[in-house]
Amino acid sequence: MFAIQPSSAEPIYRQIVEQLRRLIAGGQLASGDLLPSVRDVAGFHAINPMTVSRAYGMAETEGLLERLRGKGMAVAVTTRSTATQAQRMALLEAQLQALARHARELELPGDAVLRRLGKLLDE
Amino acid sequence: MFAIQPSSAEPIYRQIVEQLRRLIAGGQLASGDLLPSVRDVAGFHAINPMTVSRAYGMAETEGLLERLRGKGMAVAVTTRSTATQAQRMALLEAQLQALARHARELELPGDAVLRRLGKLLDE
DNA sequence: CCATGTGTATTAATACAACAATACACTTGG
DNA sequence: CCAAGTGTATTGTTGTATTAATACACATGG
Repeated sequence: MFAIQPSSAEPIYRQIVEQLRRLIAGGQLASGDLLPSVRDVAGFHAINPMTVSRAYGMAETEGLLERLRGKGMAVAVTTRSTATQAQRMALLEAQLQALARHARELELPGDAVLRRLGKLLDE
Repeated sequence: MFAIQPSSAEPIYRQIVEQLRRLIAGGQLASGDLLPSVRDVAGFHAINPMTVSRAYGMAETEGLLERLRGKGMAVAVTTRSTATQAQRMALLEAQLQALARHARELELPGDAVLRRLGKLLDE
């Protein structure tokens, strides 16, 4: 049902869109899968339905979702289902670069950063 | 002279404040160091001087900088100059957690992520 | 058929970020 | 002393982003 933090600085609709991008690229959401309705998501997180709709709409424009009139939104049927690892890696690239830059500004040793991230990835 | 991207979604004044936090914690900016004037920074990046002033002002409120009347802003003289590695690491924690979550949503193998980050950290 | 479920167009409220143009208080250095 | 350099307070404007409230069009399924 999406991991949403309404308090975050990142806009809710963008949290949803980006999460959709990753879940679809990673295969956890497969072609044809039906998404929870805007009202369900909105009710669950106590946010406005239009905010969810906006996210769904942008994902549709992007080709991630398709609208099944009367039924809801479903993951679009793309040519290849799951993106290659390189393609998925590319979605993380900007974040990785920012992290590296910040670590350098903090003068942190690379190993320490890698160790910590390794631990977080294992959980 | 700060790494600023006026096009970024992140507000300019916050880019500056956060960069100051890291550069000071890491010791690249030491107690007493004089910062470039608001007019210089603004001129260089073609942004409004008041935007820089706002960032400096927030950094002062935070205790990072102190105002030397007539001279400019300088890195505040704190008890201990450079933060411990654990303290600096804490400034990266949230970003690391977000990265780990995204990697999991992308179903990316941990080693691949760690390898790529390692390479970026070496440059 | 029609109640119930979809998504969404429209409008509005609110907040925020950045810019612009001044004017001011202060210190330094010739 | 005073020109030139600091940062800043103030006021106003502009553009944009985000969320909300409401009403609507449409398809489904008993």
